[in-house]
Amino acid sequence: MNAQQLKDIAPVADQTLDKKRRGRAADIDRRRYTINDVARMAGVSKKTVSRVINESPFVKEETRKAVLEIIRETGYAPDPQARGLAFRRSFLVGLIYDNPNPQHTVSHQQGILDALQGSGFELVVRPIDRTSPKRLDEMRAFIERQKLFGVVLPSPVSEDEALVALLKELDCRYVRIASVPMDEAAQMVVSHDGRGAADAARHLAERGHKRIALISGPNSFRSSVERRKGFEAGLAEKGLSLDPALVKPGGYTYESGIAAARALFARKDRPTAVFCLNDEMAAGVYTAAREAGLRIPEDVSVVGVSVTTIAARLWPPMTTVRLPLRDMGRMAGEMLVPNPLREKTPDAHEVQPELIVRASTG
Amino acid sequence: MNAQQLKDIAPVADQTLDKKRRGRAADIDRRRYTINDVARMAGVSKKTVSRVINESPFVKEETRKAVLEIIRETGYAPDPQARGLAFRRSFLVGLIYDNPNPQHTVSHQQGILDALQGSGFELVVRPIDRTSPKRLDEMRAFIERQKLFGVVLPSPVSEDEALVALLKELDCRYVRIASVPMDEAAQMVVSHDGRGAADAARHLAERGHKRIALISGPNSFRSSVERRKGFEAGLAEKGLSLDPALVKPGGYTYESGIAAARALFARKDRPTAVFCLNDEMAAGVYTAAREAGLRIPEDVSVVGVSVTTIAARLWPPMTTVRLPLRDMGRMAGEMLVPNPLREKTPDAHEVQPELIVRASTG
DNA sequence: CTGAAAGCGCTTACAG
DNA sequence: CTGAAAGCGCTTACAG
Repeated sequence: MNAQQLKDIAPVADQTLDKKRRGRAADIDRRRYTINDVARMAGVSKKTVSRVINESPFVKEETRKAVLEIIRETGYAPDPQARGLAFRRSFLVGLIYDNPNPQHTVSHQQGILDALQGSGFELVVRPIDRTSPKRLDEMRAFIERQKLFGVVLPSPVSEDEALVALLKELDCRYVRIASVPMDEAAQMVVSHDGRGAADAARHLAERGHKRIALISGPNSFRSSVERRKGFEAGLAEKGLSLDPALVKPGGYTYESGIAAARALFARKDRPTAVFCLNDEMAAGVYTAAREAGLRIPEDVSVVGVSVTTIAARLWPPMTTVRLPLRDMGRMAGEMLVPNPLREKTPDAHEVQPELIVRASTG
Repeated sequence: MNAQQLKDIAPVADQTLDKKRRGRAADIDRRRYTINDVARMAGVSKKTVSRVINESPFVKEETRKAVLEIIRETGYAPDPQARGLAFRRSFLVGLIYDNPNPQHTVSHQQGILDALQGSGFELVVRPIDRTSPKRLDEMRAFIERQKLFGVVLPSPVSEDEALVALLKELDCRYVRIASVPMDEAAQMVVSHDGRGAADAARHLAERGHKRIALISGPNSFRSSVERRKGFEAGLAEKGLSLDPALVKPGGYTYESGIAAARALFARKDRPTAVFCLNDEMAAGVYTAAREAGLRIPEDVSVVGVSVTTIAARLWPPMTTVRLPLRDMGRMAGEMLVPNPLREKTPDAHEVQPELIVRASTG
C-alpha cells in the first residue's frame, strides 16, 4: 500500500466516522461487552477469561463454568481484530482464484461458505491474474497485511507452485483443489477429473462410436491435461484411440468451442461424437452443429464436463461429467478451519466425478 | 458466537501456530516494518507518522516528505487490524446476498472487486437467508464483530427495510442495488429494470404480437414487480394490454419457467410471444416449447431478462433485456470506498438496461 | 490453577 | 506543527 492509497482511506475513517460516533450518546449504552467486563462480572482476571475462550486445559472446571455462564448471559464475543492483533493471525480465510468461468469459482465459494458457517471465520475473495509476474508481490502484500488464517486455491491457481512456495514461506495454511494429488493429502482436495473423462470415453465407445473428436482446454490447465489423459485411457480400454486430427485445442470458452467444432464439422470424415473438456465449449459445439445442419445426437453425439448448469438447459439435454464443485469447496473449507463439532475429517479428501447421461448421446 | 464456537477456533491459533512461529528464526529478520520503525528512521514520533498516513493537514510539508520517503524505502504498510482496532472500524467491505441465481451475485461481486482493487479494502462475502427471522441477529453479530466499513446489498436483500434499519443503527455504511430508487441517492445504485421491460414490450408490439404472455418472478422481489409494471407500460404505449389469463407466476428458476410455459402452451389460444422476467425461466420456456413441438420464433417468440450468459447459448439465440450487473457492482463499490484518484463519482448512480435483439423474436 | 505486566500496531485525547 | 501518554481488546511471557 503506497502513500497515495493510504490517503484514500483516511479522510472518512479519521473525520466523518468518528465525529459521527462521538456525537451519539447511544454508543456508550450499546457498547459491546469486552473481556474486561466478563472478567469483572465473573470475578476473575481477564487472562482467565482468555483461557476459557481459548480452551486452555489449565482452568478449574468450576471457574470455567462460571465464566462460560457470564459469557452466555452477556452474549459476549471476542473482538476478532483484537484477537488477531495479539495472535498475529486473523480469522479470515481467503479464496484466491483465476478461472475463465465465474460459475466455477462461485460454486467452490458456496461450498467454502457452507463450511465456514458458524465457525467465526469469514471468507475474503480475491481474484488474481495467474499470468502476471506481479502476482506474487501482490499476494505477499495481501497475505501479510491481512494475516490470513488460510487460503483456498482452486484450479488453476492451485497449480501455481511459486505461489504455494510463497504461502509456505509466509506460514499461511492452504488447501489446493486440483484434478490430481500434487501436495500432501492434508493440503489437497482431489477431483479425479481423469476418471470422469474415462467414464465418458467408455460411454461413447459402448454406443458404438469410433470416430471420436476431442476439444481440449488450455494446456496450462492441469485439468485439461488430466481430462484428456483419462479420456484416452478410457478409449484404450475399449480398443480405441484418439485420432490426432480430431483433437482440437480450445480455451474453455463458448467461443473457442464454436471455432473448434466448426473445424471438425468441416471435415469430410467428420466425427460421430465430440468430447469437450468443459461444458461451455460443448455449448459451442451445439451452436456449430446447428450452423452445419447437424442433428444431435443423430448426426453427432456431444459430451461435456460440467462446471456450470448449462448442460440441462440445452436441447437436447447434454450428457456430461459432473464435478461436485460445491462439495469440493466445502471440503477445502472444512480442512482449513478447526471444528470439533464435525466428525473427524475423512482420510481421503477427494470426490468422484459422475457421468450424467442425457439425450445428447442418443 | 457461543462458547462452543469459540473453542473451535482456539486450539490451532493458540498452540500449533505460535509454536511453529516461535521456532522460526527467520521471523525476526522478516519482521515487517511497523509505525515505530518508520518513526525512528524518520526521526519523528509515531504520532507524526500516523498523521502522514492519515493525511492530516497539520504536518509540515518538509516533515511529511521525509516520512513519505521512509515509507517508500521500507515499503511500510500499516497493519489493518491494528488500525481497525484503534479506529473501531475494519477495512472490510461486506457483500450480503440472497439470490436464487448465483451468477447474479457473482457478477455484482466482480464489479465490487473491480472497484476495491488497490484500495486497501477487502471484500467479505456473506450469504443470508432473507426469510429467516434470525437473519437480523446474525447480521448484527457479523457487522459488530467484524466492524465492517460498509456493505453492499444487492436485490432482493436491498429491499429488506428491517436490515437497512439495523445498518443505520450500527452506523454501518451501505449501498443498495435495486430496480428503483428506495433510499437517498448516495445509498443507491438503480438499474431501472422497468425501462428495459418496456423496451421489450415495444419490441414485441412492433413485431405485431397481440397475444403476449408474461412469466413473473416471486412477488416478494421488487425486480419482478418493476419489470412487470414496465412491461405493461410499454404495451400500453402501443395500445396493448396484458391478458390476466396469460400471466403466470414463476420463481426465477428454470423449473418454474418450464411449468409456467407448459400451462401457457396447453391453452387453445396460446400466446404468440412470452416475456419472462429472467433468463433462467426463459430457458425453461425453450424446453417447454420443444416438448410441445413449437418452433421459436415461428410459433412463439421468447424474450427474457438476462442475469446469466445463457441467452446467447440457447438455440435460437434469445432476445433479452441485459442488466449490466458488473457495472452495478462496481458503482456500489466505488460509492462505498473513498478514492480521490477517481474522478468525482457521478451524481446519478444508475445504469440503463439494454434490449439485445437476437433470433428468438424472429 | 490463576494473575499482573507488557505487548500486538495502531489511534485518540490532551498538551504544548 | 509535534509529541508523550493512554487506550483499542485481546494474548504472550513470566511469576507464583
